[in-house]
Amino acid sequence: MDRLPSWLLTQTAAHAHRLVSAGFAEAGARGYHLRLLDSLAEQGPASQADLGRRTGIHLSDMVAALNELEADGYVARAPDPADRRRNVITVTTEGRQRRDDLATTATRIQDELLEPLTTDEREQLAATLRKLLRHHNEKAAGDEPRRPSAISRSAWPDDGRDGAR
Amino acid sequence: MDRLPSWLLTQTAAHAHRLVSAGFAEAGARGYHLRLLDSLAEQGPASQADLGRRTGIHLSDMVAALNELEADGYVARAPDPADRRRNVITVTTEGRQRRDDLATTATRIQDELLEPLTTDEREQLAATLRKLLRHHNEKAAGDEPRRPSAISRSAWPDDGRDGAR
DNA sequence: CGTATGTCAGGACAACTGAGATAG
DNA sequence: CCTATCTCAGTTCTCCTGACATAC
Repeated sequence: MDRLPSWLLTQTAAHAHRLVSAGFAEAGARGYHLRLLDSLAEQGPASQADLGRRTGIHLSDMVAALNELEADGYVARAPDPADRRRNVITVTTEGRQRRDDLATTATRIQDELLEPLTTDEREQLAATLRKLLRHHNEKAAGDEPRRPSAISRSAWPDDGRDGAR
Repeated sequence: MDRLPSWLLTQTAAHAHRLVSAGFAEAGARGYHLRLLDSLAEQGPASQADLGRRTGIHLSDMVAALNELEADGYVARAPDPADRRRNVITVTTEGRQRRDDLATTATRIQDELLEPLTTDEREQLAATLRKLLRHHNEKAAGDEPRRPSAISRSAWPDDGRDGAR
């Protein structure tokens, strides 16, 4: 049983999920929230469909997750004048703060998760997982053709807070 | 986001789970089934409570999972004469066959999962995950005291099919 | 027309909680 | 009395399916 990588992976992920979601629960948040806020802060506003493609969150779950974030004032929904089917989702200032808070919580927990590993092992693990993830994501993307359809980058104001890229 | 090991872990595990459970679904099985059959074949009969401790499956889920396995004739439930609260769960001959079949399915899928990795990377990954898993399992075990209470090993017949130990 | 978008209802799975009945 | 075992009902979270109205 513990010779099966898939088993090792899902079990370890279960521990990781337990740790992280316990931390998030204290803050009244769920995993989706950080995923969404992070994508909005890093890659800018998007329609719900595009957000789903960026984060891997299903359109069906998107609605509920955005309802929660909107209710707390972390994101804003605005109809897209250029395409009236779409909602343009924007992260608010409070949303950026929220994202930073949740990111801090998540980062803090990594130490607990990776406690028995050396720095080298941690980096090796992350690199391997990233490789796996990219492979399977690309394979999944090949199945259903992707279409960018991004919202023009210049359309969202640069508030200077947007570091890494 | 992809700097968080917990994120990489849960996402990769999601892919792994998708692949494996797709294969299992074709056989009409779930992850719990292989876990249980494997534990019974490798470590012998057990009460439901002990099985839960061995496999990490909750007692509540245990009932349903064993109902399914029993209905298909893969395990047998018998009252323990020594302790009438307990059911002794035994794997049947068909159950051993089922376990081998499911294990074959699971093993076959590992290649698809680990496709982009070298042999070295695969071993490294498995070793690291095993280390993490042991750490967190032991930590969890420390929280709620463990009591062995095993069923006497000589009580279950050795049919010679039981390889590794 | 066909396709994309957002919304809603609900299922599958694994992990978990709480309550009850029975037996040690 | 207290604890352990088994059973049942129900929740959460993520992932996923199908349907529908609307807009392109």
